[in-house]
Amino acid sequence: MGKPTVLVIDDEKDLLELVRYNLEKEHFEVLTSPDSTKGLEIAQRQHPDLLILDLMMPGVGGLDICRQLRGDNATAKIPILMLTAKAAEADRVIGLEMGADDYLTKPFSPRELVARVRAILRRSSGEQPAAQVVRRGDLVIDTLRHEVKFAGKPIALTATEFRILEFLASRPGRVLSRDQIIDAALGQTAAVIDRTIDVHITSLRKKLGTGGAKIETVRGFGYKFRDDASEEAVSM
Amino acid sequence: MGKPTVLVIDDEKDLLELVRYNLEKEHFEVLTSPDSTKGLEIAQRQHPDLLILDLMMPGVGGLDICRQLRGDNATAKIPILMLTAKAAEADRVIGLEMGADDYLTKPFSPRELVARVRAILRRSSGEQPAAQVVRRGDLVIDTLRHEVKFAGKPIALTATEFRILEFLASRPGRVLSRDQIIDAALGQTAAVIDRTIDVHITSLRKKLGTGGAKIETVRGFGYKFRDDASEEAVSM
DNA sequence: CGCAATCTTTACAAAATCCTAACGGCAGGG
DNA sequence: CCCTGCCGTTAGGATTTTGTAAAGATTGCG
Repeated sequence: MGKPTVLVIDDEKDLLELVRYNLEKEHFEVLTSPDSTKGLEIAQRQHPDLLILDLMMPGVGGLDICRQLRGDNATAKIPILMLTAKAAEADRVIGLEMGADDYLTKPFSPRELVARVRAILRRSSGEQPAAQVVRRGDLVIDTLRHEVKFAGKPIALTATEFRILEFLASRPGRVLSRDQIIDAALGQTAAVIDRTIDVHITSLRKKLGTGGAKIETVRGFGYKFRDDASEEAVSM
Repeated sequence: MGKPTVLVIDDEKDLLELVRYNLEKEHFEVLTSPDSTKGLEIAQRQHPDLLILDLMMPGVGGLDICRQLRGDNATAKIPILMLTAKAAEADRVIGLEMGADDYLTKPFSPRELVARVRAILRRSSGEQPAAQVVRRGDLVIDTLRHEVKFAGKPIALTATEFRILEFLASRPGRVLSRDQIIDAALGQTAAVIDRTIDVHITSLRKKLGTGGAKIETVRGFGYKFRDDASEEAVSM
């Protein structure tokens, strides 16, 4: 991942240069356009990581661009920092409701500009916190979100069911005794009959439907998650 | 809070008086110095709310003062309005780059001067127009302004409610335990029963009305902010 | 000092989940 | 093929967890 690209659209060339100077100094890749129509095209073609937009421009204004980009799935997620000369509350609100992610009223100090740009990029990029995901074929277990999907369909599991499935699925092919499962999924202090696990396994299989077959019984030992030859573990 | 103090440093005494006259008329407390070295000392000693600086002065120039003040933590945050006779772009850029918050080219109208001074003070005095905004569908959370809107309608939240909502909403889809919420919203030193969070969640849901449904409870784990978008189908 | 707002705790009811027990089926060894 | 022990499943009561109201504690402010 290289430098984040920022596209600035403003009809004031002075301001364009000011912004460019300050952002480049902070190692951002900067594109500029004094023309809103052309700027919009650039945004659609280049997919910058962030767009800095003047609210008030002759012809196509910032709000129009905002709307355009938000309407297109391909560009809907590009964060927008709106610049505005008017401090009037109405304008801010409109800008926000139109989909801007932040705003800055002119005049602003370069320090503030850079700080905002950083903040927005941090939010929009690092926001997906490297999900803890275990994938076994059609089965996806997301620990952080606490979601399980089988064949794309979300499966509602209870806390205990979830923990047991997670424990089994992250050790495919390995036989795990009921006691091991109890320790891992319920905590070592838990005092429960080992047959309790059977009950949870049953309801897991039922909820997983076809996918339930992935949980195999190893008579006399415990259970194991089927290791279909080569399913690669994707976990981070 | 009394009148804001403005320190003006410029070697042209006429200009000094002009500025003083106009600012005092608008109820600012005005200090002046025709000597940049002495001016710097005054700035360091008195901590004015705003500094108006001439870029070009014999001896120690505006940029030098700028640098000095910015280098010292005690004075680094004093906003600076730079005056310059040169309209040349380079100077403006440099002036801003050195940390000035705004600039004005001579000659300027008194009205403009006062307007700029007001603007800068408004910004730096905590009533910042700029904001950190988290948007999740109809819900808009403005961190700096401490405002929440749902479907355009402002929602009055208490401090704790606000922090909890902000914490959840900025990590959509992710399950957060009550302990995590306590750490983030109340501080790691806070010693409260985790059920306290439930109470705040309840009142948050109530205040958010329809939007309250965005806060989901994940039984056995905690809460999460619903992440409508982004679910990738995984199958192959 | 008293008020008002907020935060925390407590208490209780409702809901969801968990556990045990029990019954019946089935695998595998002889 | 029969027997025995293990497993799957179901069901109901026990337990845990959550929602919510209300009271006590704390804080901020005039």
